[in-house]
Amino acid sequence: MDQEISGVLLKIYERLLEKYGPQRWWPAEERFEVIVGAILTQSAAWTNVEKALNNLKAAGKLSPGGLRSLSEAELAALVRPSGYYNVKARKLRAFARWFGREYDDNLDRLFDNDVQPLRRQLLAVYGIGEETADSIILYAGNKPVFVIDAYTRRIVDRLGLTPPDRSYAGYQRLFTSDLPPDAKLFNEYHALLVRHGKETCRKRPRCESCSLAPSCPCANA
DNA sequence: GGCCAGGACACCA
DNA sequence: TGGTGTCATGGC
Repeated sequence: MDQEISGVLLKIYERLLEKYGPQRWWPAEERFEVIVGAILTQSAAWTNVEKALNNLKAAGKLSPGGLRSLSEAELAALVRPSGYYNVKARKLRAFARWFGREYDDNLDRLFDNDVQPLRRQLLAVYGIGEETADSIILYAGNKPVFVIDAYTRRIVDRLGLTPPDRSYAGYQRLFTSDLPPDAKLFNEYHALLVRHGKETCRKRPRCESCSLAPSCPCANA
């Protein structure tokens, strides 16, 4: 992470890190818990996800076998606080079944895959889209893929860096082509973008720029 | 009381 | 291929 990079995105990262400090997303969690959290956090506030994770822990079901041992209705009741609980129960069961069938619940084997094959396999599992797949690969697998979420898109747009096709891959390329492929850097950077999005842009829906841009109206936010 | 969170999928034209 | 509807709790 200490390589010399001239890109504007690294400079933005440095400014964010200076402003907010390390966010430490999923710093010392179990990898399987990170995967479950990545699915539960889809369109949900993290505080609600924590409640759902705590329910699963308290029930002793926060494991692949534990998830498989529950009916969809039982699982839905445990993850209820995270919202969309019926769909999320189906997604968790789909992942747990696939993981048992294909990898015998072995996380080392799962993450022994290279990034692209791993990504393709995850995307084929029901309930895992691009952002969730990348979150799993980065935050549980510790591999350098850049996670693009709604905050990231919003901030990139406000910086005037929107990729022509506005695709997930387009936004992702923006970061990966300008930064060294460092999982720790990608981890912290994404978390910082979310933090910044929460602290500034969301409170200023009409702000067309961003405090990261020199001419931003919320520069002192 | 309304808005929105660390999205994905089904359906339709 | 792109746009829209659906899924839903909890904090502010």
